[in-house]
Parts: sequence; C-alpha cells; structure tokens
Amino acid sequence: MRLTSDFFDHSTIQVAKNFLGTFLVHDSPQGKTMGRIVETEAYLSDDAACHASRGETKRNKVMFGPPGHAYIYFIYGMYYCLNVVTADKGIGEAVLIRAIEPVEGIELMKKRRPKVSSLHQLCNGPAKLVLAMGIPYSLNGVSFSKGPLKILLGDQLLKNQIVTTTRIGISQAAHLPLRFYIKDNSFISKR
DNA sequence: CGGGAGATGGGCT
DNA sequence: GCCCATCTCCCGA
Repeated sequence: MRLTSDFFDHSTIQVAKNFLGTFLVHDSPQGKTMGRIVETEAYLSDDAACHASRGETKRNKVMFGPPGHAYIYFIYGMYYCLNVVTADKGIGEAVLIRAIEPVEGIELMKKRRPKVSSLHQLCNGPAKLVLAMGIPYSLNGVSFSKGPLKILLGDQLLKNQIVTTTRIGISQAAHLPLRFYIKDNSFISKR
C-alpha cells in the first residue's frame, strides 16, 4: 500500500523513525527497483546542518513546500542524495534516506553499479542508493503520492528495534541525535 | 579489515 | 576561496 499525505504529516523526527521498515520504490524506464528503508536522518529547520536553516534559496526551495515530496541535492561534485520533505509548507525540514536493503530489481541495481560485488555494498549510503535505483535529479520536487517514486507501507517496527545516534558526515550540529536505523540490520551505512 | 587521500563542481561567505 | 548530508581506491596491518 502506497503511503499518502497523512503518513508524512507528523513531526520530522517521527516520520524519520516511521520510514524504517517501509519500502522505497522507483519505477524507471529501465525497470523497477525496490528496497526496504533501514536508515534515515532528520534535518530540522533550526538545525545548522540543515540546508534550509539559512532560509529559502533556489536549491532548497522544495524543502519549504508541502510534505511528501522528493528533495534531491547535488553534493561533492558528483553525487546526489534523496530526501523526503516533511513539516508544513513554509517550514524547511526533510528526512534523508541513508540506506536501503535491496529487495527487487537487484540485477538492475548491480548493472547500474557494476564495480560493486557485494549485495551489502549496493545501497548502504545515500548516494549509493540513488545510483542503484537510477533516481535522476529531474525528480526533484515530485510527490511520493503519485508518479514513479513511491514509498510502500511495511511491517510496523517495535520501539526497541530502532537505534538512535548522531548523524554521519556533518560538522555543524554534529551532536544532535537525529540518525535512526533498524537494530542489527546489516545493510546500514555505518555502525 | 580500517584509515586516509583524491575526485569534482555547485553554493555561499 | 572554501565548504560540502559522499564514494572509491589504495595502502598498511
């Protein structure tokens, strides 16, 4: 069952946790890929690491739009990362999808990342999963409620299956406990 | 295995 | 000019 607007309409931290165990799907021209979301990070409007914390610009515009839309950004001159916009229109917050466990379209994912031998290395990082799922920057701003990008409901996780830590790869606001992953899952980006 | 350097270009001070 | 929500390769253990 595809997630609709009511799922995204909660606090960003809550949505980041609720995404764990759901399924991210991309129906691309080359075929369908799907993976179970196992790791997320929350980015809040008053948080220095958040792209939207210094106000709206051309780049972060979609973060200020309604929740349930894709915010894709370009980083380090060669990679893209995928977020789901959260919080009401006018408030710039989002959830970064950091890792998925490949479920469907694995051959296509391997084809897109030919140098990767292990299934565990295929989607265990925000830029890796964007590459493996073939998510183009042209999908920046699209809704998860319709179109080729969607999130499907998964099994409900118990509270004690969710681990909370500090976020990866940031220097600003590095101490905030805003990273979430499924306990003992071997497809996360980093312990 | 784990750590460090290099790739590579948009965005913002 | 410097920073950056990253990844891969290569080296040493």
